[in-house]
Amino acid sequence: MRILHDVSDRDPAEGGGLRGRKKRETRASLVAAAVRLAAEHGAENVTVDAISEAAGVSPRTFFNYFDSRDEAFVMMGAESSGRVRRAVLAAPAEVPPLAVLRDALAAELGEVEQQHELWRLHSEVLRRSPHLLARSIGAHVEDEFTLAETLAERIGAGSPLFTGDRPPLGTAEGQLRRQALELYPRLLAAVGTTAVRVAVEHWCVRQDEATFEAVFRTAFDHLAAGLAEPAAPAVPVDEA
Amino acid sequence: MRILHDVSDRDPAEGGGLRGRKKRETRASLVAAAVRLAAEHGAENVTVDAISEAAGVSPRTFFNYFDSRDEAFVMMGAESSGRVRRAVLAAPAEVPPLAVLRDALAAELGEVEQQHELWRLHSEVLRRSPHLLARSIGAHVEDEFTLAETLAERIGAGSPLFTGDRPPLGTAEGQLRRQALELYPRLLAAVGTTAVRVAVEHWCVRQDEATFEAVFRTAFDHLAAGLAEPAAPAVPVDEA
DNA sequence: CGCAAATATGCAGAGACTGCAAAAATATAT
DNA sequence: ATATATTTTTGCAGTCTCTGCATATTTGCG
Repeated sequence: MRILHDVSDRDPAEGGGLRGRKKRETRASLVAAAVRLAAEHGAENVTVDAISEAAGVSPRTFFNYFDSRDEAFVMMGAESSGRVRRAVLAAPAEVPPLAVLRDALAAELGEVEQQHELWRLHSEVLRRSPHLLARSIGAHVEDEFTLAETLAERIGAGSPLFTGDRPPLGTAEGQLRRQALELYPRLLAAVGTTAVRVAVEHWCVRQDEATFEAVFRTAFDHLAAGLAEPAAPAVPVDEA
Repeated sequence: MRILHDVSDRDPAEGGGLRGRKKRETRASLVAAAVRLAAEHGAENVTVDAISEAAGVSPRTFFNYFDSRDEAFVMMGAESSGRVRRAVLAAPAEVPPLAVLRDALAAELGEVEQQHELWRLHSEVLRRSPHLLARSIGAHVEDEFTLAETLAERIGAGSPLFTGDRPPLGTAEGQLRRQALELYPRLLAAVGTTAVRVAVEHWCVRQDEATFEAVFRTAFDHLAAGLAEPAAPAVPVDEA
């Protein structure tokens, strides 16, 4: 039994065939049209009919790609998840997890600056509609879960938790250790994603005072310092 | 000029008068009705008409309290923000910020267990509708911002950044320090909120393996340890 | 009680969204 | 190339969400 009405139900969306390509093109086209129209007229004043017409498809087709109108304003960067995942898995084994995550996210944020123009409009749209900002943040929780799994995979490979000697999982310490093991990647992914969001928001308000790179690193330095009170500029997570 | 159609426009919602009380009662009544109906029939199958009737108001009135139907499923715990704020400001001056936040959140989570029954239904509803889960998470970003301001206020009181000698803000070091000062409370609030969310989600899945209190503390211990790889059970943030 | 402000309600209408069935496009086999 | 199966698009009808406006009801206060 298949779930109906979900265009991205399986492969063809990622396949190299004509179907997959057209599908990705249509989706991107709808997102771009939605963002551009919202930037110009305000998100509330953009109808599904308008978006569909601008993208060259029927209004009914719009709902084959998105469950709601707002989703079209929020579904940017859907491919980032995969790239970050690859970057995390490709990192050298000796780098600590937090640094791995930091660098993977930094690389992706660099990629994003290619689409500069559309992302600029996008942030403008979100800034003017708190409603959509909330929606956008919530939408990224899905990616966060995937990221947690990737981090768990990455950590599992070279972690002393798996390689060295350890107490059997049946014991009390084993239970504690196992709980921490499952909680840690989840927390790391969630906190990392959150740090990116805060850094972006912070930087958007004061673009003239510092580069995004600086804000981003400061945020992760805070994390590495255990979020201790910053009596002095936070210490970097590594010097390598 | 006032924004129309927003019932919580100002005071009366919090005032002790009859107006404020009835308003809070109606809102709570609508939320409770929405959650209960959603738990029974599934959130998608609950119409505004049904919620309104169960709460004893007209459908039109529903939209005087919520901007969208889904908001009624998500607007639980709206009063938590204020209580956490008070707890943060009331904490002894010598406790480090992360510990202050941790304890304030822990106290509030204890409070929540009073409404046990409704919260149980609520989490059930969110679990069965990822769409609403995303919405719920996004909705709490507003509170997160308030919390950041509270933390900044609290830190500003006893922080060496304000009490001791410091370089003038015009200098380069001053700029860096100021940026960190503004970023830190924001990051602390966001990360703390995130940690609570992850702890709750993690605990919901494995309620039998550990108490929520334990999961919660483990999460904050990870934060205090700079999210370092947990080779051994994470070290507590304080021993006091 | 009588007046002013806040709130609730009804109504009409635009727009969001869904199920269904037919048409068009694409893949696969002969 | 033609036929067939699968996927995607589209139109249509209908329900539900949400808003503006006018009106009635309730509450606060002198």
